[in-house]
Amino acid sequence: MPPVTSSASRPLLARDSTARGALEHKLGYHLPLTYAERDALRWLERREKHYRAGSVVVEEGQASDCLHVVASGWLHGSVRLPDNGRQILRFYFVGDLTATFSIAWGFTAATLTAVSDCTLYEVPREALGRLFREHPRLGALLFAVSAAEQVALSDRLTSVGRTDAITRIGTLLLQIRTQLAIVDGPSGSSFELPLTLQDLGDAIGLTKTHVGRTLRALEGDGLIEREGKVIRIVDVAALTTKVGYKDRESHVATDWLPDR
Amino acid sequence: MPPVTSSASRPLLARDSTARGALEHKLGYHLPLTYAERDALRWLERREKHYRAGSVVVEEGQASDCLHVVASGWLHGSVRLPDNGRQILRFYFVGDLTATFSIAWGFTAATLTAVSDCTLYEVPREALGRLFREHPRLGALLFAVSAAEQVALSDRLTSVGRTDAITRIGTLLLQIRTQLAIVDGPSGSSFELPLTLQDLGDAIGLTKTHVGRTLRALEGDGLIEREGKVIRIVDVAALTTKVGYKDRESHVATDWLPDR
DNA sequence: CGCTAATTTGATTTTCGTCAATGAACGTGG
DNA sequence: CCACGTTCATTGACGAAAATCAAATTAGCG
Repeated sequence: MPPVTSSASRPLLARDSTARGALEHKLGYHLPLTYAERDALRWLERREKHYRAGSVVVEEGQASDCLHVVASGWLHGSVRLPDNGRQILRFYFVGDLTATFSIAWGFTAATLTAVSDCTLYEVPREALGRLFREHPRLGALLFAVSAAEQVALSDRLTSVGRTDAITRIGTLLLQIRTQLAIVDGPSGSSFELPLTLQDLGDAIGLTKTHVGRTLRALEGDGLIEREGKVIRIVDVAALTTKVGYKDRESHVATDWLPDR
Repeated sequence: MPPVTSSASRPLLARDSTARGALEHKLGYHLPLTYAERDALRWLERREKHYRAGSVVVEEGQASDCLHVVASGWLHGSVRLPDNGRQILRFYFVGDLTATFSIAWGFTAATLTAVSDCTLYEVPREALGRLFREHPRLGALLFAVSAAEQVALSDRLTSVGRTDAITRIGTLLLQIRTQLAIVDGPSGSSFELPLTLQDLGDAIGLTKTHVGRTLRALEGDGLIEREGKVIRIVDVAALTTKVGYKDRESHVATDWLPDR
């Protein structure tokens, strides 16, 4: 029983390409992998699970003995505040390992929510431990990738802490576009954005009202167009310049990794 | 030869305890280490360097083939913005490894600045690679610690994105206090804070003017006292409650680590 | 077709930023 | 030891960005 209703209306996101070997693909992008390493990575992807758009995978504070590899679709991690506010911390795309918030302690530090319909592989934490032992080079690579993700988080912090609404929104849109393009191929400059104004605001530290206003301001300037949930960045270069968006190098350095 | 000028006026921070084995101590806190593991960690701490308060260790964008272990003192990592603004991303204390911003690429993604006089060990990146290979368990532990740090960064993002000035300042003060207490022992509730209003503002996304106002508001409420660079949190419990500060568990989970 | 959730809109308030001036603390060099 | 310059903290008046509040409209979904 497929989770996503079949046939007819093909969604904009190629989310049904349940890519076995998502981790392998992602890590292989940084480094040529040996057969043994590829096998080890595929070995992690055995417990497949499906989630519908909007559904919660794990809840903040919940005990959790496993993490997830994204096989298709995308998700976000968030935390709740005492005043019932919410901060969306980051988004996860195909090949990402949702280790950060569930590996440090016996419980999850953030809620993981499916943005689109998606497929995940459940990985027991012990399996990750074994990977570090059997394939130290992959362990080190995971460490490097994690460091890169931490830089991405820092970029978000910088955006939220030090820039105005237009810059924050513009930056976020460009980031999401970049990520989706990696998965779905360069889809022109329009993509489906199944996020509410509230979601966007929770990601960049604004109220939904103000996000709406800001989006319309961007529309007014002819920088973006919207139609339903589909968003089009009319002039990517112009928006990039306007908000000072810097795309980080996608490859991580691997020269320091140990021999396999 | 102590790096900090000798004699007389003993600084408030016990920064001259150049603790060889800082990494060993920090990781040993989470997990009983074998002799071999201890040796390997000490092996990393051979190139000792000293920096005066305020000096820059590495500059954002600079090519860098090494990272640092903090042996004594504290530092912060920051990035500059196009408009000449600055975001302080995180602080580093004794035992911390400044890997995040210099391991992912061939250059440093953030500027590392000494807040107090401090002693660092320079670690070549290759040495870290070797550590992952020779001691996979330590590699995995580093991964876990890095994940915990990422959660800390997320907490900061949440603070900046979703709370007001008083909460942000209060939270930051409590965090710094917690960290310093780990190093210097429970110093009552007062500590030296060698940060300018500008620094504080750059850390939590406020202007120095508003930081000043907010600090005085906290003083007015009798929650803190200030005298020069020394700050005292009069009623830790009250402040903790007021800003909803949640101290994260200091131990990371180690049950998933591979055998040594 | 009707219900709910999400978006749009406008009026108003608040928080925080900006600008500018003053003064204290500190270090340096004459 | 004092004059000087620099940096940082303080203060107040003002302005702007974003939050809040409250409808009204639209879109999505069963």
